[in-house]
Amino acid sequence: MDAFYASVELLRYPELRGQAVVIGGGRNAAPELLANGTRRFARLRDYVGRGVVTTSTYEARAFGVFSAMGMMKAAQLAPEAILLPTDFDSYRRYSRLFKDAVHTFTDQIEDRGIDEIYIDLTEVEGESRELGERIKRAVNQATGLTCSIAIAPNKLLAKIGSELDKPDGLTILTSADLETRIWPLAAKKVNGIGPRASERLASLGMNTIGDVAAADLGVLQENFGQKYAAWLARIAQGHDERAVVVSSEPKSMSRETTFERDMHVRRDRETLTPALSQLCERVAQDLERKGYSARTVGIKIKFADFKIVTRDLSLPHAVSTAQEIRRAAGECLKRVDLDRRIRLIGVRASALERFSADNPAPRQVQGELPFGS
DNA sequence: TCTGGGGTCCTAGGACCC
DNA sequence: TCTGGGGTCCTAGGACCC
Repeated sequence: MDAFYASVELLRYPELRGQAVVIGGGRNAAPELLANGTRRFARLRDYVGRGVVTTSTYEARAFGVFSAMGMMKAAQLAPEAILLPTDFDSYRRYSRLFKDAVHTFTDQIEDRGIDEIYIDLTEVEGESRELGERIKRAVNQATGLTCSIAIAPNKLLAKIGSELDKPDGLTILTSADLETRIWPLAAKKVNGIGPRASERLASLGMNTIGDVAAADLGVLQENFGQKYAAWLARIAQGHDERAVVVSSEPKSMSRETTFERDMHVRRDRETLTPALSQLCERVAQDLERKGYSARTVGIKIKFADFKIVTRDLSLPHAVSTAQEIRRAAGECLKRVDLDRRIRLIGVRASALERFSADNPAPRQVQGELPFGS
């Protein structure tokens, strides 16, 4: 989906169409309804806090404002941009609508988050371009939003291709397009080559995907390890055999919060303790709602210097209540040196087990049975 | 007063078991 | 009397993605 959160907001506030709009404020960024029926929107320059930009309209991107940028920095680049708070309930609703629209073509769909999917069109009738146009039309009719689609021989090329014609794009790629359309692209355009790997590649003089394709395997192995090197070599040739994964079980559920100012362990106990308990409650609610319990509970602490530590505790039996999670989180916390100021705390449940009436968690055996009977 | 929140996967060492 | 070869689970950290 193109600039998904921002595009959903433009459906609600069409008067903002064509303007630089940034999504990412808290509640205080909500527009104010005036007596004459018009709205007064917050401006980016009025923002104060530690948030980041989640999405920006293409007009805002022209100012250099992109996702994950600190809002204070974004405000310097585009002080007059309109600021709106994130409204995940709305985005989830539109996400459901666009996914349902695609489901009318096939159920071979892999979820890649709120605004992105892979579709296996192998068994779907139709010529590629015409099929792509039909899917785009169905999504637009269901949501009023545009999306960008690439149809390609595998997920790697489809993902890269979907970026080539944004917004409202439709790209058809075949393996014959590798040299002309893929190799000239920056290596970091590949899903799986992030900031660290692309920096390392650049230090070896490899800036494009074509550079990686031409690289000596030995050089890659020395710098990235066997497995990642082998993967780099394959993807640079456009090879990718990953299947479209239609369903999967969650591996973990977590909640975390960044404080408005860095916290001191002793001085801010009145803030930290309830914050931790609240995170445990939210994790417990998430587990409950989705029907899971967890055998492992973990905490995460980000210090003022952005260093992160995690501590895990695996329990003899799965837990699901806020109290049980809180107790385990407390045990984890004892194993952390809290000598620095704290920016963020988080709580995570993992080693999940299904826990529902249809599929109850296995009953715990209390101690050994005599003679193994 | 740069730098959110919710995830997955990988690596690597150590404990422990057969 | 100085050291095997499997395997699984646990923990911690880090890269990466949306």
